Amino acid sequence: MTVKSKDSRPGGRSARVRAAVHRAVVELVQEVGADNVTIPAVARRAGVNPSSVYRRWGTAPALLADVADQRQDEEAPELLGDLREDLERAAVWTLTDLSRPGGVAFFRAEVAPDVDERRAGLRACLERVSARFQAPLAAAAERGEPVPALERVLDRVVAPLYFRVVFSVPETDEQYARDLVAELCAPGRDAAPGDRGHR
Amino acid sequence: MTVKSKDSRPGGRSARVRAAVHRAVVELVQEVGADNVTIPAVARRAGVNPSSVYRRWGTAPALLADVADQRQDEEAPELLGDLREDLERAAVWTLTDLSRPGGVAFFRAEVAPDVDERRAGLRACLERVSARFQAPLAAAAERGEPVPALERVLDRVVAPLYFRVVFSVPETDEQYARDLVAELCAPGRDAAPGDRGHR
DNA sequence: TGACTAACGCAAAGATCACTGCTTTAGTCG
DNA sequence: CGACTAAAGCAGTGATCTTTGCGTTAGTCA
Repeated sequence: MTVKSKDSRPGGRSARVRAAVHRAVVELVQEVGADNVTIPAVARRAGVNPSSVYRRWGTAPALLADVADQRQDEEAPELLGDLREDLERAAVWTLTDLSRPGGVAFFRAEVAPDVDERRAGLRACLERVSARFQAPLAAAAERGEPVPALERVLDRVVAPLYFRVVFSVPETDEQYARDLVAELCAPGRDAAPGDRGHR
Repeated sequence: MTVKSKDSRPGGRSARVRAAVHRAVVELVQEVGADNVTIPAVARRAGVNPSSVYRRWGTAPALLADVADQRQDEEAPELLGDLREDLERAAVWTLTDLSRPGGVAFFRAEVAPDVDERRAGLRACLERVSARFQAPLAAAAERGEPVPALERVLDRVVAPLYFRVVFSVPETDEQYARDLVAELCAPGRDAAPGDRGHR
């Protein structure tokens, strides 16, 4: 059986509706913010009946989470074999992913759902991000190189990125993401992140 | 004119209503989550008419933000004169503040409001947190000691704390908060945060 | 003490959302 | 091609939420 996961009838209307709804969600999240995205609004924009959306996704948070899920499974990284370079790529990827319109909003949406699903959403979100960095780490470890613990990467690279994006700290760009990795890999040798003329 | 900021009639009913509403908000945020806090529910619990709440705060996010504001202005730190110790206290304070029931929820609430107020709420939130660390830094600088940049403290201490609390990473406790500061002040000398038998 | 008024309570009306039986559409498969 | 059925559309219902006009309460100040 060719597993396409969901949609027992992937070949037509069902898929079209899903696509239209997803597009509508992305647009609305950008326009009015994740908190103000309601199912009727999404349905209107998607040219779909609200009841269809209710039946498929149930609640707005669930819909948001679904879109967020699908959104991050699109791209696939490639390993170069150099730990620092690969980590930098993962960092830049994370930053890009977080910076695009609605990026933080989706992050927030996934963190939001009610207590029972919440832990699950959090785990999934954290593990997706972790996976990006764990791949390079595992590869380097296999090559016999000394590697920092994943927790350390999260603290020193991922956490600052999230924090700065959420708070809209200026000068949080790709160069900064690379600097974070650089300082993690070669502490004290390079300039500290942000030491490039921040007036 | 004795400026008491808000409330042109601070001496009675108005203040009581505000207190009752604030208490109700805190309780509800803990019980049902910040997203499910509605104005009618708050009003019911506070024994107040919904219209009063609507007239004073307008929307639920605005109410949440107001409560979050008032919540953090309660305590006042004290400086000991030792940079590292003072930073550790600030870190522990931040963690405690974030960990108490509804702490993250309030953080999220303040980040949420619609685009126009959002930047303001973010700035305020960031500046409040920054202030906790800037005081020790300024004091140490005045004493002629070398001090790290505030941005660096945010990246290395505050960001990981926020990140780990939001994602419910285990073993994120006071000891861990101190370790973050320790590693910032004396890089490489002490054990890296988390290196205390994390199996 | 008594007039003044900001803020609250009350109630009604309108809007939106969430849900559900039933009908219709459109892929799927023999 | 024709029967089958998963999914979408439609329409009606109940439950909140939100807003607004108006009367009432309770601090404030001369």
